[in-house]
Amino acid sequence: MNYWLFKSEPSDFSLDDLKKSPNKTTLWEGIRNYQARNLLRDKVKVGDGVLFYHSQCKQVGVVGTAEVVKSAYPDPFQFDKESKYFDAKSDQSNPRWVCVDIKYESELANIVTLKEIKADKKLSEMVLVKQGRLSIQPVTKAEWNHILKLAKPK
DNA sequence: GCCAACGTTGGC
DNA sequence: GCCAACGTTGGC
Repeated sequence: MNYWLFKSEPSDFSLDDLKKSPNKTTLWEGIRNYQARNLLRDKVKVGDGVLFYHSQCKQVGVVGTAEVVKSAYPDPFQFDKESKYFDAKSDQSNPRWVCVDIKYESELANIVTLKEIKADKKLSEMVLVKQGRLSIQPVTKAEWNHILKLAKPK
């Protein structure tokens, strides 16, 4: 079992939106970055843990957790001309982009902000700190545990 | 295969 | 809205 951090802009799709989704589950679509795609396709498996991260908002940080409930399958939006995720270069028989399904698990008692993460020595090796822009990131078990500890009520 | 130009992400 | 960091594109 592996751990991940998934980024989302709350104005686009927040943890709350996930909670309100049918069966508290959604497809994680619209990944259009090869590094993130490769992780989704090859490494993200059913049962893996996901840190749900809010970017580009007032309170940037980890806000909750989710669980992977379906591993990689072709992202349907790449073939949808109406979608902003449409990709004319993707071939039906050999789709370029994949998505997974994730299910809401928990909301953290305290948001673990990017500021806190950057200030914490135990989290200094996180991809989030070293390579800010990647939207799907691996997280170690130690990092996962530490973040959940920071999120507990004080 | 190099690299300049351009586009996107995301914190602030 | 700015801008740094990084990714992608396309001419050569």
